[in-house]
Amino acid sequence: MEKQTTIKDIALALKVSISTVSRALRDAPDVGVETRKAVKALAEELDYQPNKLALSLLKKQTNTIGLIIPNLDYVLATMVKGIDEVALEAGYTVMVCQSDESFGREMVNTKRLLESLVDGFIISVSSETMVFEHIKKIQSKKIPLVLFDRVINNINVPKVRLDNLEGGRLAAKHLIEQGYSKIAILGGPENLNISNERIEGFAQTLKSNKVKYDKNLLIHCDFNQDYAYMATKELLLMKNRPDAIFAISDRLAVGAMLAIKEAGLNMPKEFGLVGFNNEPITKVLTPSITSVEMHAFEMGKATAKLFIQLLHGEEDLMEKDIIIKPKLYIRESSNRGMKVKAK
Amino acid sequence: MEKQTTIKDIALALKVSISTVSRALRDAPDVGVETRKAVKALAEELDYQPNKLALSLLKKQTNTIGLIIPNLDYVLATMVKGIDEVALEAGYTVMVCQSDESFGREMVNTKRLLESLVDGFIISVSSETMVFEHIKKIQSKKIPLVLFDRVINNINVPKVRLDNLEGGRLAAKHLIEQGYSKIAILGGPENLNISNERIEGFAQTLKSNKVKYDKNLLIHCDFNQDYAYMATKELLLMKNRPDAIFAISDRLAVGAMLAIKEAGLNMPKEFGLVGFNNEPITKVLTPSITSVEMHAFEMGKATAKLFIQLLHGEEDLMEKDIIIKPKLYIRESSNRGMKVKAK
DNA sequence: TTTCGTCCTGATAACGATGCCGGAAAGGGT
DNA sequence: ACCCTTTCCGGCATCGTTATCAGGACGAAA
Repeated sequence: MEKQTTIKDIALALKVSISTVSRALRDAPDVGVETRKAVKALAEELDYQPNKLALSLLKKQTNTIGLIIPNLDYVLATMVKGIDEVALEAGYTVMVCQSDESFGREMVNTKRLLESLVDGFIISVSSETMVFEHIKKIQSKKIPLVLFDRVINNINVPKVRLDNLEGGRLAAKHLIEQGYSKIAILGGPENLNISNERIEGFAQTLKSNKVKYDKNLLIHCDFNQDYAYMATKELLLMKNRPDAIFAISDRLAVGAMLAIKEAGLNMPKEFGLVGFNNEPITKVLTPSITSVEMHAFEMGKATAKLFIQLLHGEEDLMEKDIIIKPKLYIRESSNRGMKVKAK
Repeated sequence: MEKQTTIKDIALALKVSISTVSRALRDAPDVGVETRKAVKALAEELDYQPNKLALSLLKKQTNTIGLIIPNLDYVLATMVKGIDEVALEAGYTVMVCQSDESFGREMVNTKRLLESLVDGFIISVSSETMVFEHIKKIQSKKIPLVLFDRVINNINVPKVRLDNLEGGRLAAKHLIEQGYSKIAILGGPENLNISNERIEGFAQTLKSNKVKYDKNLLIHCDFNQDYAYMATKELLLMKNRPDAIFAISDRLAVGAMLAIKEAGLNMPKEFGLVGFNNEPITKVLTPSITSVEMHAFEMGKATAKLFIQLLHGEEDLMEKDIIIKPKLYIRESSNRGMKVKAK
């Protein structure tokens, strides 16, 4: 690692003071034209780069965002891309940390990023996260924080998230319209908000359409595809088996699909399936899987934008809660071409 | 953002000098037992965290790794996870930047990370990257650098990569053994090494088994699934159409599969298909797709380990070139159950 | 000639920490 | 009584930069 040229080197070479060089480079007003030209020329020649560490130390600002996410699956990777794009544009660098769905690692990540003196945090909590010491710590230090996707409710932090209730409703409405009446649900981890909201919305719509919501048909599978496969196999063995499944993630839907096909059931005729996330895989499977799009890229961008606003502190955004609307993409796995009325 | 407590605050409160506090906290020898206890107690109470910026400035070391990758698809996300794990363990934080397959953004990323004074770089180059100014710049500053996956040949930099030639050979050998004889290839971007090596290995094995290698059956599709779909459609319309396809990525294989199914051809009976990467999707499609595993997670870990060794500068690693062996997973798309001899 | 601005420049403190050097106090040996 | 060693601690420079203040030079206005 070679020594970077510093402002001091330039000063020495030109026999002017450090202050003058600093001013010249920053285009400050109080510098002679000749001096400025000379300084800039030499800076160019020596490939001078201002030392960000020194600046950060002085200004107490690192232009860095700490991003903590539970994993890097398709949806989150897409969101990260959105966040990255906006952050870069605004002059911030993102430090991505994966908690790997572990609360412990989320704590560790938070601690490390705090030590790294990031200017703020963007967090999507892990499925294990039930207590919020780390969040409170960030708040108590008055460090900007935005939660996204997997947010924490009842907490005074700006958020960006999907209207998961609505997502569940869309799925339910569609399945009802297609004439399915005994619908099982494959949920995520038991305590995960986004999963439970989707389920809740789904249940709401079942009820309001007088379709029975059977809690025995709700199975939590974490995000494990194999588990979803097994669970579906069991569901299909029931004496009075369901005729459709709503999976709160496409990965679970894929697991379900494998079991359904294995059982020799025809989709959508004998069995319906709806997933969530609208991952590319849903389009290429046979049958293609109906899924709820969550606009991950836009969500990422919205999150970063909100975060930047928060940093600039223009207005009070603590109550801000941006809610993205989901959209249903109907595909073969559930499209019987029917159109029963449903609300 | 609240003021962090500093060493100075503690010194002031305890009426000792800054140096003493520093020593006490670092467990340096020259400190009285009582003093040390008092300092540590107060530090604990005030939740003191050493300021990393100050340290970095002083030590000229940020404990940060700059990671530049072309995108965050399944394979790279998996590698990132491996890198992250090892880096964290070793006390380094990773700054991930996506070049988005753009040479321009790769340059920008490099510049920014250089300014951020990362301790070193881990890079997988974009498919557009044909000149290496940015790499040379890193080298000229004597900053540690490791290339992985998409490496640059003929350059004196430690590398970690897949034996892509062998990957191509495995695929070819398998297809030949299964009795396919007119095999088309769906390649990546035309100048991308990893793609061309896979193709090269494939062609080698065709030739050594006296199977015709027809250059007209090689089509470059970037990494675009739709393009692969279209290309396959055209291939299938040829008067003397191929009976199998080797795609250098699973995404391309998926595109091909859609076209093959659409044409009503039975796999593996009438048509064979082999992909690359062994992504989860290959297992759940119908038919499941034979694919070459590249051990992305292990590759990520190996990369980070090599990088750390390089940082610690134990030995001269400039010539180091770690080569990961691929493995073929045979699935329905190409498994006719035949066993012709092939070498 | 005096006085005042204007224009430019330099010196210095500060950001938070480390490391080196020097020195006070205490104790031991002669 | 003297010297030396050990133990503990404070002062200072340093990392690279900015910001604040002070002041020199020069010209113009009185």
